[in-house]
Amino acid sequence: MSNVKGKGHCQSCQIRHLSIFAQLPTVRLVEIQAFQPSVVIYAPDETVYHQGDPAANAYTLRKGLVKLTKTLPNGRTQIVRVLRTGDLFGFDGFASEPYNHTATPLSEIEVCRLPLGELMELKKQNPEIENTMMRRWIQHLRQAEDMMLELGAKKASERLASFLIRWCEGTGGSWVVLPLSRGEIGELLGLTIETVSRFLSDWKRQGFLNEQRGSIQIQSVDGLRKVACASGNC
Amino acid sequence: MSNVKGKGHCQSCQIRHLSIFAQLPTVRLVEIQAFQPSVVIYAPDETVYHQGDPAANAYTLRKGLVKLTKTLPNGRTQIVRVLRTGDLFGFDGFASEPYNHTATPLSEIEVCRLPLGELMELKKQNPEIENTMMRRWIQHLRQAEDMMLELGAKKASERLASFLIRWCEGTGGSWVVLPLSRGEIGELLGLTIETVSRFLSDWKRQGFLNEQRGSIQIQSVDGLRKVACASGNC
DNA sequence: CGGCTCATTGATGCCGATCAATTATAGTGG
DNA sequence: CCACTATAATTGATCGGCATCAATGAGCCG
Repeated sequence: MSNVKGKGHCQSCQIRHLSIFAQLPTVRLVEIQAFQPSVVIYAPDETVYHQGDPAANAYTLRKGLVKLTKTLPNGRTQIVRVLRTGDLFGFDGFASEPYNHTATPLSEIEVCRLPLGELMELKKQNPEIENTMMRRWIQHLRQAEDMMLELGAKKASERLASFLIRWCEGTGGSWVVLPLSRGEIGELLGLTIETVSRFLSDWKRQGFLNEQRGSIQIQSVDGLRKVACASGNC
Repeated sequence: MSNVKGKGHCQSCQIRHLSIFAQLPTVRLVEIQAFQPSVVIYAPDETVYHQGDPAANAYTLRKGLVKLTKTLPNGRTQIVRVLRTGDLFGFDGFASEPYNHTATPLSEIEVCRLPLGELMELKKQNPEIENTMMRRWIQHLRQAEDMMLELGAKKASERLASFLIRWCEGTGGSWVVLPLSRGEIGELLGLTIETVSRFLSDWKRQGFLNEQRGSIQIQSVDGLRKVACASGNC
């Protein structure tokens, strides 16, 4: 089961600069003594919340990675987003809606549980928070639009290649952790395990990339980019 | 070219109850004399803005329908959203980003052009606006997630059927305008013209639906629903 | 070691894209 | 009003990409 580690201490929080409280002057934090979110640990076999649950809390990811998924009654699953440290999630309650997806850890994670009511109050009183959240929603929306383009207009190899490029962006050919199984990559890109596996094997053979226990390394961005843009796109 | 019809008069606006100013007390509107958005007309062969343009204005749709599209260099296009009366769009500027998609009328439209700076000021001073916008962003995000599930996890017939059901939702079998060409439906659902045409013809033959110059009528929601849930989903 | 899950690889089949031809539909100008 | 053109929709034939089915191999843990 999930495990409450203790109360959070925003003032000394290591990842505050990544959170929605980044822009908030530290002085203000001192004033907000009433706000003491819980830090909670989840194992990969648990879920933080389920699609359809009443959205009583929002969360900030402190450690690890989280996948947000939607599942059809027949079991087909789509990953709609992968979260990283500092990301806010589970905020459907702000629109008086239940959670629209399920949040599952990809490894052991640590989150900050923010009760909806308190967070709303805090947001109301601090325009910096308001502003940061707004910018993030817009960014999410933009990413969602990008993803729709991927899913609707690109073919398998293009989707996979541009996903890998995006995942390793800015790392200049060094090793990057990719804690997603073949199946999960498939669920993210609307492909089957086999298709993902085939292309990856292919590209490893061609020397475009390297893989070792959950980490990958792009050896030829150009090679991948050529695949991603096979039909003349980018 | 686009045609500025004149200055907007928020106080007497017919569609204000659908806009982001819905929750704003009318009294407050009187105070905001400085804010006088332009009402602009666009023809179907123009665009309101292009993907990549600096986002200087946001817009509220007053009349007609708008499609938001993203296009790959090779020409493949994805419709990421279809807008209706009252919808706010083109707000990327709030996150200091250029437009992420292109906005094109599906018919002659009338929009309210809201200069970013003024709108931001207005939002800052009126929590009701802030709140309404926030709720809408979250709703958009939810819809985007739903769409990703459609595109990633469903097959052609399922996507098309559930799209039609959604489009005609709550109209109880009466005629509904559908001002999208086969090609545009395809661009929305990640399908080709031919595939869309084939299924529609098929379903018309089976008596599931009826069509007449840009309007459709669902005669058997059950029939369609069975197609949409062919693999046991919903 | 044996049992588990995950990844790989091959063989086959089907869905939907592509190519191609015909038929509506709307708009234009004589 | 009708012929003429342009565009959209339909329908058929074919092809190929990806899913599906199936078997084997690799890593991991008790």
